[in-house]
Amino acid sequence: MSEGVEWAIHSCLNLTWLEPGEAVPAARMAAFYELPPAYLNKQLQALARAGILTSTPGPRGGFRLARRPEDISLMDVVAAIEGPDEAFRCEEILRQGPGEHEGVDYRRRCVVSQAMRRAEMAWRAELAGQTLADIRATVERRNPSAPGETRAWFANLRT
Amino acid sequence: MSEGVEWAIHSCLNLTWLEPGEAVPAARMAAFYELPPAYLNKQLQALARAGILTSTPGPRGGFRLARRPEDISLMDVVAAIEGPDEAFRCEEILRQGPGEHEGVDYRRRCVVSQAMRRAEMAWRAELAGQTLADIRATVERRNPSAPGETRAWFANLRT
DNA sequence: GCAATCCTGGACGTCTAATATCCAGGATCA
DNA sequence: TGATCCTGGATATTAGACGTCCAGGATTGC
Repeated sequence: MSEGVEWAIHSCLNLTWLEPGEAVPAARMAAFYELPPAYLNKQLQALARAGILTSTPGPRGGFRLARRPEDISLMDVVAAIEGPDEAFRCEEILRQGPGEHEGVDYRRRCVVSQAMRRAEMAWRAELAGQTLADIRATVERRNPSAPGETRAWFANLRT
Repeated sequence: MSEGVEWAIHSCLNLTWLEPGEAVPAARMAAFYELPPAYLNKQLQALARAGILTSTPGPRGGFRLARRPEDISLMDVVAAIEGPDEAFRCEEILRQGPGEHEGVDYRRRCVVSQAMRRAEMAWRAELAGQTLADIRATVERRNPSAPGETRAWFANLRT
């Protein structure tokens, strides 16, 4: 899995603590974790295309969450960065084997494929069951000052 | 996920249908699906190092299963090929952020890390719950002639 | 013993995707 | 009008996947 997923989740989580309507430029998001600005920007654009973030150009512009943290699952974020493909992609090697049936879609019929898909679905269900709001709540329970500190940092009090 | 996983599972499944004590050379395994012999050999070696296959040199040598199909899970095979690392590897970007605590192992403590790990564990549990024997049984139920045909092919009746 | 078979492991080459940078263009705001 | 900031494409770099080759050693059969 690409490292952009880690960046994306943490970035979205930070946006969770902003005042409503407030936006943060990509460069400032990158400075928070000392990430390469241009490259993080690419990931944020992918999140925007996926409808997870909203972007606004110009001064006081930047990125913000497109919907409530309760309505953004980890699965949404992972899919936005990694794309729609499954981790295990069936190359249908059965097609090259003896006793193959012309025209069969082994991606669906092959028993091995199905077994791997079952595992993938369990993974996706677990990710889909956890939202940004859940993560945020856990963080705040452990460290109640996180929201204020994060908001303050983005509000320009340099650190 | 690397394509070697697909090769490895199908190859192990085929070994499931051999007479007890019978071994198949890597080249013959590769011929079955028209895979690159030298490269499949690498994957088979990995399976042998992981204790899933046993290898014997010399004429009449080759690879065979090291234990019963009931005792080989898909997780075993995937781990042998892909290695021990988790798909999501936490790079601990929190360490570069403001308010970081020296000496904290974010791989364990970071809430995002924990959420991703929970999904990974669901995936692994699903894979660990499916054995080669399960797969074999499903295949045989659908296609009762599979065992005989596979065994015959490897027994040298060319196709 | 000898030759054929076959695994072992490392060196090597190739190619794709992830990583990363840069810039021209357009939108927005003060 | 100038400063800010997103957009998207072109480009470069690098790590890992994919794949080949070969020298060495073990085993079998004659």
